[in-house]
Amino acid sequence: MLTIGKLAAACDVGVETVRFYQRKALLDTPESEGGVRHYGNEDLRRLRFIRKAQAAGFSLAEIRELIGLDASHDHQRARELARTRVEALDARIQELQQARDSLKQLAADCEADDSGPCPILESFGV
Amino acid sequence: MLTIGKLAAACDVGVETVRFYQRKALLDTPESEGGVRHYGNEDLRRLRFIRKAQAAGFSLAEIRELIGLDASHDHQRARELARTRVEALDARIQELQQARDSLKQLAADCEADDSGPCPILESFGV
DNA sequence: ATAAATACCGTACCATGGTACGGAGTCAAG
DNA sequence: CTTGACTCCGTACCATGGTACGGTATTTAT
Repeated sequence: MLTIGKLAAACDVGVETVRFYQRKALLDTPESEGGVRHYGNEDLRRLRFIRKAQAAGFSLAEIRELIGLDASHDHQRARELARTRVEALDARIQELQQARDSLKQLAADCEADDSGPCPILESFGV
Repeated sequence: MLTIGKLAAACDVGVETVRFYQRKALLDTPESEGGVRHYGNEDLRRLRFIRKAQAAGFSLAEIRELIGLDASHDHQRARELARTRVEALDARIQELQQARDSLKQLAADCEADDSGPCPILESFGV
């Protein structure tokens, strides 16, 4: 059994973050035992789940839904969410890749010729 | 000469967004001519610059600096900002790529075997 | 000349994901 | 049995990038 501080430390988050997740209904708020709440393995598991799903790019709202799925064993819907997320990630990666490539090219152009207008600034329409 | 509405429309942003950029000192606020402000090509250019730089992943704070560079012709610093941004983009792309790949794999695993626990949910938990 | 669109301006509000504060209560070690 | 660390709780605040509201003034079209 853990106090909120131990729970938070175990997942490398702040105590305030745990409380924030509780307010967002991502974590349960156990009954207080003599003024102090105690957390168990389920809470630890849940908190780790949140952090990992977050790392996979899910928003807290999506994570809340995944948690519901965890209870309902709805594979279908989980796959749907996963696929949607993969598509969103693909799109975002494309965007970033393009931005990255053109920026890199611009920096190289700028490096190559220090006279005249700056290609980086120029490219943005200056 | 454009009114704020025409300027905004020309760059496909809202009027409120233009005002927001003015408050953030990304755009000038021209003198009012009889109660209405008028915008010229410089403003148009500047607003386009902001949108393009934003698409390249720069934050508004960074864009403000880029605008300053435009005035000072500081290629050196522009390259520095560009390189920093490329690195940040690279790192972010890596993260997203990993999240994307593992998520895609999980969705495939889940699809392949509909019995037992959901691999997607499992991977985030336990 | 009048009505509908715009513009102006200050201010408030939105989502997202937290972080901080302050006072009161509780727990553990010396 | 006190002191210091930790907890509880409500509330406020932070950054980022906008969006909306409402009253007044001005411009534009009919």
